[in-house]
Amino acid sequence: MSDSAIRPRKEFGKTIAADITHRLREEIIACGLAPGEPLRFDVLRERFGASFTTLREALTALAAEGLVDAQEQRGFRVAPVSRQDLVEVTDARVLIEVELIRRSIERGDDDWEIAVISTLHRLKRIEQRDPEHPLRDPEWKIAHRQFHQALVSACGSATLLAIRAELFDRAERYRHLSANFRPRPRDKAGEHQAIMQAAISRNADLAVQLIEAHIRSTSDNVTKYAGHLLDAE
Amino acid sequence: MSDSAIRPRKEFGKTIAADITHRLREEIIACGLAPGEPLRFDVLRERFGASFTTLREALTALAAEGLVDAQEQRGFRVAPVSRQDLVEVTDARVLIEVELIRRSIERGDDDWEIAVISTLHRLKRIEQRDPEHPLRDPEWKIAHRQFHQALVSACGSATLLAIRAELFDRAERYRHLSANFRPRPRDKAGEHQAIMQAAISRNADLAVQLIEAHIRSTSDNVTKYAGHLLDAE
DNA sequence: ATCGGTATGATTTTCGAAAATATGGTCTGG
DNA sequence: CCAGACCATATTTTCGAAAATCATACCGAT
Repeated sequence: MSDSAIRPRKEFGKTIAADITHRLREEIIACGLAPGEPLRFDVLRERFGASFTTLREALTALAAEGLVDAQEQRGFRVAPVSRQDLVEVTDARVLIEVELIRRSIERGDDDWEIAVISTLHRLKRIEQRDPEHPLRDPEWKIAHRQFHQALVSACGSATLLAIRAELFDRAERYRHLSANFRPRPRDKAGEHQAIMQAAISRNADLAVQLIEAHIRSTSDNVTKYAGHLLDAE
Repeated sequence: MSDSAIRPRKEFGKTIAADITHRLREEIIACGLAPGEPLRFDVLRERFGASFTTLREALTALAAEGLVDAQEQRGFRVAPVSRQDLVEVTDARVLIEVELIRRSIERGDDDWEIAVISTLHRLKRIEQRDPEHPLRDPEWKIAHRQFHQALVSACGSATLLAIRAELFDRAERYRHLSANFRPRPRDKAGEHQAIMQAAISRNADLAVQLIEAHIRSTSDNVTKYAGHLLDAE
């Protein structure tokens, strides 16, 4: 029996449910499934090749993360977007990210510095390759996520890191929402570089200031270029 | 056909899964299910009268809340407790609760004041009735939760309130853990009264200071009287 | 005695059928 | 023409059997 004949069903987690959760999450973040769109089991069953109950488990998990909206007895839908929600996510991110940056700068060791520098380096490499549409490049998305993750990774609180990760995902969905309408990306490379330098040189106040501006300007860009999408809901 | 013959299966949510999620959550918080204890489906099936998949959905939701630990392919267990986790939960609570109190004091209207005053009044009534073992009284637990909820309810961020609620639950489990070893409750009534007065008089700095002390002293009490339970894990 | 493999029992995970519930349209009486 | 009851259909929710996976004990070879 050759292995190649067996189609691997679990690319990510060990269980199918965890795998589907991951794939659904990515698709919702990338707006492949539109905000507010009903998630019907027949459709999902065909698209993801899993049974009712397995899909249900995945949707329940994503509902707890705030990416899916569970309407009891009336199924699930992709979590809607709104100006209010964007403001809440942005404010919460600032509150938590600022705290975690401070703690990481306070506690970060050599490994932390290396992680910050190397993830930024990888990010810049990818940006040089295709500077026009970074959000459409899956590799850029991963590298961008990993750089910001590295910045706060030395904070010492798994609890706050988990909360931060959920908020990051919810914010990334808004970035995707506006990506198609944004004329050209602003100078993110420079911002990331400045944040890295402030962090490595242990200048906490500056790093905090740059991170807050980074988060808020991203949010402002969404309002500016995708504001019309936030009212329809 | 008489209604009395039908046993109501859904006391809380509309779906059985939501109901089981709620009951399991309460039981884990009250330490009726011990930290680290394996959650085997056979046992849960008998205890809660639901099928594998329904239980699985409930456990998945609680895993996302941090009350259950999902070990892929090896089932679920009640989330373990540890000094580290207690410190993380406490710090995260302080960070968020402080922010929400400030916002509520800033934004709270008449209804907010009424909610704060009336929930405190109810709490004190219940305390007078049985001042010895408040945590064993389900009514006190509910009233206590509602008072603290009322304090932050005017903050304007459903996102942060949801995060706060999860952290509150995780902290309450630690309180239950130490309840059996604590000699006598400290003067919580006085602390709550002072917090209420600071909030209603819009003294944000004082309210923040009192809330932080309240949260940290609760946590310290757990370490003091249930520290031995935190090392075993 | 130790290691590696393997059979066995226990447990979790997944599936699709069946039950429960919601939705939408039709009919009837006012 | 409208409101409300009723039926038919679409969809979700729940169930227990079946498949997959893990843990353990046993065995034989080195």
